[in-house]
Amino acid sequence: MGFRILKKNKGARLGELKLGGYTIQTPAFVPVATKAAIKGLTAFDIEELAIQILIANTYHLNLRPGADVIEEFGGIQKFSGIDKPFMTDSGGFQAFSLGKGAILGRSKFEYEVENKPTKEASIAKINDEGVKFRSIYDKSEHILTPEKSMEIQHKIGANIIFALDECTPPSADYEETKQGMERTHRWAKECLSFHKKQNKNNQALFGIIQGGLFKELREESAKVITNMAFDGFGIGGSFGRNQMYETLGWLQPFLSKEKPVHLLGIGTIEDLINSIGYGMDTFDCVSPTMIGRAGYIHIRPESGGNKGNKYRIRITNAKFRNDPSPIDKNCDCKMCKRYSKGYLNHLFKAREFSAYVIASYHNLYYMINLMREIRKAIENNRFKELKEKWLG
RNA sequence: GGCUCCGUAGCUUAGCAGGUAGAGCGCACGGCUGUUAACCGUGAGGCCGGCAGUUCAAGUCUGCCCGGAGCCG
Repeated sequence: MGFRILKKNKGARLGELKLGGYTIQTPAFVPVATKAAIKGLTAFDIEELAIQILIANTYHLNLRPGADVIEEFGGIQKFSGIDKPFMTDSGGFQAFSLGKGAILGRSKFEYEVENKPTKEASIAKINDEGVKFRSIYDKSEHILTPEKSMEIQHKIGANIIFALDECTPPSADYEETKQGMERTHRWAKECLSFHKKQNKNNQALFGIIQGGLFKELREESAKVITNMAFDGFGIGGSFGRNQMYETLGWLQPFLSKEKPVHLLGIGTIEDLINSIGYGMDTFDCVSPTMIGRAGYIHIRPESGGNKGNKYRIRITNAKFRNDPSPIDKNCDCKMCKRYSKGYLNHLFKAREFSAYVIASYHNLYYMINLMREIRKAIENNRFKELKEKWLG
């Protein structure tokens, strides 16, 4: 792996990440392919969209089809037919989303959640050894330790793999957050030493900074993790409402090295643009495909997209039923050139599979295209202007 | 013509030892930040076919009428 920062502008950095035979231009958006597939899209779509890199998941792929199966195919690229670099997440986040997150019914941003979660919703428990999971398919028990996570990720064969971490909930107090962070640090060390011994495929290993909502802990975690011999860093954990940028600000002094920084699980259009201003290089997020399947369509600023409407329309709304105009008249993706709002509204109402395909394709095109614009802006010293155009 | 069922939200329907109605779907709107998600949530829709009667009280009992289904002639 090699990483070069080509240019900096207003905190944003333009970079080049070399992974095996692939070169990735950063900042880059990393679409989520949890189960080695972007929901709704094929490898052909992924190539057409010029997606540079994807992220898959250790917990999910280990349950199905199993890491051994993927290894037998010769790694995730050959298995999936997707000839792109991959990352794999360690399974640490599932310890949260299937564990405390499921019990508390909250996201890592502590949004209000209306449905009442029950204790039975939890199928993951963390202790010092690792994470005790139950399968989402048959409830069978699976233990994920730092070594096991490395071993699985080695078999899956992604270009970038992540150390096992603990994501504490935003409601966690200082003590709970500290314990999670310290566990993350111990596990980081274990992952690193195991990885050094076993890494046969030249996979890069990223360590994850935790520390939740507390400045002291975030700084400590950044110091500890960045001093370990990782190839790059992930920023994970809870941020609380409207606290993410402040947190990224705390971390900046520790992230000035020539190593790539990945912001885990972020984000919205607004979050992406702002985070790039804090020096983040790559991001993964389920948002474009997840909201797409629910009928949310991203629209460009020229079409009325703004912070207030989260740069999106809900195509299932009744007002679009008779609307013959393009999905987004200012988007030049093939879906927008072809289909009207009214037709897409109909596809969603009729629950046609193509609705999910069109929405996912368009929303990802939108993200990839935004990243291209951002890279160009940084290159031309116009990142500030871009921010003004998009964020107002 | 006789007999037997049935008629509750837009649709399919639950309720019936009588105490003024629920559900699923649909519809409207909202939510989702390292995907247990083609998901989840909220809301608007019903004078329970009509008219009488019994009763303190009727979607629930009785009679007649209207509409529908089936069987027998």
